Amino acid sequence: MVNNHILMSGLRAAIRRETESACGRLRLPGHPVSLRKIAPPRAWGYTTALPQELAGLLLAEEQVRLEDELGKKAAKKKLRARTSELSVQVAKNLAEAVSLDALPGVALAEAEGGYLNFYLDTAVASRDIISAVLERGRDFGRGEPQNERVMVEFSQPNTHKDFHVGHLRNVVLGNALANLFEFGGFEVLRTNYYGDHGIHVAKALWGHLHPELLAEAEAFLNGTVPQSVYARVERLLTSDSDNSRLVEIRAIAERETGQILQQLDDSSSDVYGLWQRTRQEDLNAFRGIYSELGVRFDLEFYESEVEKLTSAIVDELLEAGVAVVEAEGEYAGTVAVDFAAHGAAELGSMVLRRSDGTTLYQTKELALAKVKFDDYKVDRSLYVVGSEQSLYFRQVFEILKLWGFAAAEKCQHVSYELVQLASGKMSSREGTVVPYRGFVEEAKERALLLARERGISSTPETVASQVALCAIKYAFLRVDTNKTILFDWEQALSFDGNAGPYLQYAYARSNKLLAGFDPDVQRLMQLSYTPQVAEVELCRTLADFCDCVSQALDMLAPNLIANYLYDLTRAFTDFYQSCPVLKAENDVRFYRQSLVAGFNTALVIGAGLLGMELPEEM
RNA sequence: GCGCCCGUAGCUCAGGGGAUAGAGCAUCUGCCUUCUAAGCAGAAAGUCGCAGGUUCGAAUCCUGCCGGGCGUACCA
Repeated sequence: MVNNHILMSGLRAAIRRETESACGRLRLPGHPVSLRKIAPPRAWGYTTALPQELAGLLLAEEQVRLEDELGKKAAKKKLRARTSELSVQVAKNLAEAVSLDALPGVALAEAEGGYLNFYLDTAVASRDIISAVLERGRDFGRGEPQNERVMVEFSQPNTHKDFHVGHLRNVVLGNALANLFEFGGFEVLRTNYYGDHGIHVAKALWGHLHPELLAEAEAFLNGTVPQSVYARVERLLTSDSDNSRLVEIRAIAERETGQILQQLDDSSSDVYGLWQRTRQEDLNAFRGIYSELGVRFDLEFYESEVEKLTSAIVDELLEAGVAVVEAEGEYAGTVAVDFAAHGAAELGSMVLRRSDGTTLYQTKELALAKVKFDDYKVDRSLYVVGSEQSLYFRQVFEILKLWGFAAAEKCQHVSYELVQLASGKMSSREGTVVPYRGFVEEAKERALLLARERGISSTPETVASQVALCAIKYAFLRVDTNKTILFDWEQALSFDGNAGPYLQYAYARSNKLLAGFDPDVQRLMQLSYTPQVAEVELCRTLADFCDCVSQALDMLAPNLIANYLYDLTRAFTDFYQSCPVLKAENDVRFYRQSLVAGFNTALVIGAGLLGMELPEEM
């Protein structure tokens, strides 16, 4: 059976070989043949700019001579036209010298400008790619088993704080990466790490314990009242009002949050029950969100548990000479790592134990990393966390290295930029957030309205929910992770054009065309049908699927998949518009249904990688 | 100050050394007796932040500058 992938990569090598030997016959200087796909709208095939590279090479001596004579700029200007002429001539000669006998599947070698182009026989190539997809089905593009265990830690929400759209970018991204690794053949451990312990918890609990004091203090504060209890307490604590009653309440809050923090570790204390209850409420809410988003975790860690491991870790690092007790200066009394002493001065220093003996977030991070390496034997460990933490992770990984973990080299901070509001940074501290719940509900409502308008027969609620979530996920995933997302309600909730529902809609349409269709690769391969432009374009895009997936994995860039799927779907829509399927007959109908089936499969796989659901009809 | 990231159409973004820089939104013109109009066809819209450099070839790589975001805690 013909396997497209092998055919394509084998073909590339053959083209290179043939081009090289043609160069030899023409006595052109030896030069590696760089081969790329021909830029999309032109044609299906491969191209090399070798003639231009050779022209540059052939004129190099002349260039040196002219530069001496006229100076660099003038020489360049003078040579430009000649280089281009020469490259056209070289391309022409090469196109004539190349033999197609050794290149099955190539219909034509042609010089165009300074390029040498190899055009595929579209009848052959399109059959190959379609049959490759149909044969492998949902496994099309799947990688061979890698025998490597990858841990992907993502989400890491704090209990007692808002879960907002900024966290959503993280979940959606982390999930897509985990999917990509799995599809790439890796064993994946999806890991979550809940921030259920610490000063932010104490602050929220204080608010729960003293709603009347909080409300009283708020009467003296300007501005809107944040939604979460945590943010309300934070606002009180950071207020700079000098109203005497407010100052009094603020002092109480400060004193008592410290006490509450201490009591969290004591299961007999008054606040312990409250902590347990509120913590559980939030954890339940998080699980509701994950389930709604179709995200699952293999491992879940809690700060409150990791916390218990920290003091031993600090002692161990002291003993190993990685950390030291600071004797003087502003860090006197702390246990810290001074990176300058380890040849990494640019990392500054990191405190691991406060002078009052309590530990910090980073200490827990180190303890957790040890657990990950020791208990789960991971070969690679990814931390999906916002870019604001990049210095922090460099420090943490450096400490792991100094500590002697060889696997520290395999730790990687997968950073992404924040989701910002037009008004500035989203901060649960300041209460300036777009909460997850309200956002998603709004999206669902809008989608439901549309679904009802369109008269979706069976289950408008289900479809609306799928549409809303797909739109949201796509909006986050299609943007490069290095780019800040400026959150805009209207844009995030758009169901038109380059958006998630575009893919869903095309999928639903393609399903209609496949009713009763039975794939038959044998028959397809025996077909002699010359595909039309739109069909070629769809096949060509389909043929890029595997490259796209492996590149996305390589670069940890799910946005490549999102953008590819949009291109693929556009090609399908174009095909849908110009090539009737069910109205065609016999072989043409069969060929087109095969192509639609190929598209349908690739779209399902790609959308699955992004964690997006596609409704059967809409 | 130093470090990381970003700057492409009015707006939001593709484009990771190659041919005439592409989409969506918004604006304008058309297309529902024809496999679903959450769609399609078309128009208009660009000094790819600026200046140098490398290269046969630069939006893409390098350097400097300008503008913006983030970080530089005994916070998480």
